[in-house]
Amino acid sequence: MNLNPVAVNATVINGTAMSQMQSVERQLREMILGLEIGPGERLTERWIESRFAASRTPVRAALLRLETEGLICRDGRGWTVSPINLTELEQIAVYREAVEVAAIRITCALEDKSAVDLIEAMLDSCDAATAREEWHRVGMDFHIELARLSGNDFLVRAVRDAMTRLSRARWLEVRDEAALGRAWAEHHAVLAAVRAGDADEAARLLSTHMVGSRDRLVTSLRDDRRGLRARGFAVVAA
Amino acid sequence: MNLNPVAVNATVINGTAMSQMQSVERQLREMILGLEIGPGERLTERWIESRFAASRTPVRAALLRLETEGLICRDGRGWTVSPINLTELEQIAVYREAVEVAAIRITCALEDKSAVDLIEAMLDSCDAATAREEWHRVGMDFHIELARLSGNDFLVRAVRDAMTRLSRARWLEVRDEAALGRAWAEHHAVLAAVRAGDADEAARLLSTHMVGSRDRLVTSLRDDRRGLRARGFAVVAA
DNA sequence: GACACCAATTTGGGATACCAAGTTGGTATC
DNA sequence: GATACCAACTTGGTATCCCAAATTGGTGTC
Repeated sequence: MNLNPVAVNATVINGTAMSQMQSVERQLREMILGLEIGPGERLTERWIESRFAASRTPVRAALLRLETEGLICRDGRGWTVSPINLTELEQIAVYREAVEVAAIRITCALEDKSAVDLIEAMLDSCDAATAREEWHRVGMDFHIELARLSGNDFLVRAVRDAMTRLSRARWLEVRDEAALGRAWAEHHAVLAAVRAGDADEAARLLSTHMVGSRDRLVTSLRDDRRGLRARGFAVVAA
Repeated sequence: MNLNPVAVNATVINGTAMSQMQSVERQLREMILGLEIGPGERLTERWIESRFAASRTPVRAALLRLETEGLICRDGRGWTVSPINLTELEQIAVYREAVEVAAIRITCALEDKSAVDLIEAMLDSCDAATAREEWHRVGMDFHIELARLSGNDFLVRAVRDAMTRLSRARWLEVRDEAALGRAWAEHHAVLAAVRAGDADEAARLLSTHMVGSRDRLVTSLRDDRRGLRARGFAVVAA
């Protein structure tokens, strides 16, 4: 017996109706990325079902998608929120660098550089008063949008996927004001090189930025591993 | 009422029991990659259900997975086997090149080059008497296994994903004996450079090989587009 | 106290029933 | 014959039920 009319079941965001599956997927993803469910925590389909007032069919569809995003993984017969894996983070950073550098080289060769302005505006929308959460989001979007300028959907997808997988770790990273400022400056420098069409320089700047970013990330997490574990987060180094 | 015992439901391959979902996914993937179901064909969950004697739960799980692999895509409310998209193929080729070149540079920097022998042996297992299907498989595996030497799982996954998406197109490509021989020789040359630890040369050879390969692929499909359409295959250039 | 053993519960995999929206084919009307 | 209209069917989305396997918790034995 289904007593729920569509108007009740469907979640509406920005005027667009979402299916139950999309709704569950979205909410669950936000909970995982927002660390409301910690890395390493067990998930049961039944819990999700009751938590989001959906039946198991959309729940399972959402789980399958989140698994391909790497946010959850199978744990024997059940599901687990993916632990923070330092080795994996390093590998993703290498992958990301290859893809982003390829993208920026393509972009530098393009005639129309006007889209760079939009990214620059995005960067400039952050200032000292901006919430850390917003800095975090802009820091991710910068790389995704930069890749998008290449016009290659697969490069964009790869960058987005990598950033999603790195997202929780970047959020956990202990970053001071200086680090945020440095990243901001490096992003601007990269854009300047792109605007000038200097592919080698843009690639070099971007690469340097990413290597530094990766090293600080991994070091920060490695140093704070005990603290993270104390918060109930699974952090593995294997 | 479920009358089917596990022994009937479970498909066993190589002594390993597969779930219904895995079985449906695998069979459906093979049918799509083997062009038994042509690009652009509509799929209904009910047809798959009866075709593989499974219920809709595993069918839907399989469809969700194949969607993330890019082999099928949503078509309004239904499912369609992904058409051959020439623009997409070109983008994948660019993506692939970035990833494979990054992987081979890492591999060249490694001390232990013994794994190269295994790939060389794989290449050498093909000769004039080898079936075209086998050439096809080895041609894919060469690139995947070469990436695996880097030790970076994300680079491997990216290459495997790209090769899967290119697979049908490569199978449709009109390739003569000369083309197969050239590819074989180029593969060997790449391995030689890797063994010598010459990253720049290996990257150059691999890159050249892939660019040529991509150009021939796209040209072949573009030229034969009419013939492919006549066989009922959707080929789009958008 | 350690351990083997069994029943109750939990859980994911699968099967099926139901619904709403879309499609289709036929029919009545003009 | 063209068209408006409606009923039957199709189809994906969702809810619910069943099952087997794993987990859990308690109990009796040594």
